[in-house]
Amino acid sequence: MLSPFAKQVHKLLRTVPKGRVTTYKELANAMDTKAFRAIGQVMRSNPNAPNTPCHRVVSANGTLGGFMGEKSGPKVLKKIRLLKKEGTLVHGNRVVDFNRKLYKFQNPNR
DNA sequence: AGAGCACTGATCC
DNA sequence: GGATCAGTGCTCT
Repeated sequence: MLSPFAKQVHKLLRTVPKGRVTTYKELANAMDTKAFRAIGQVMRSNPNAPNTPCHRVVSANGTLGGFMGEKSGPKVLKKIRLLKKEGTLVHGNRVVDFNRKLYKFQNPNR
């Protein structure tokens, strides 16, 4: 069961074009909230994985943060590879040209 | 009801 | 410059 909050997160995430990334902060900002952690929690639960590219969400400093358990096994590497294919280059634990790939939501509040 | 979390910003050292 | 504290809202146990 997805809470409206989670649903909103997914929605915003889907609005992010491929080859682009976003940050928890932006998401929270777009939702007019400050619960970055809550978002992370929802992601960790991974409600609808294929529809919710959590890997497309990164920390504000451009690092992946701790996706699938911090160390991110080969699985995430694979995802990163896919991401790379899409246009999001991830170097090690960081997004290349993060500030350039960062997608900012259009929030009337800002 | 309580603890935890995939964060971030500010403060402390 | 790095480490720790505090704030925040939601999910899980």
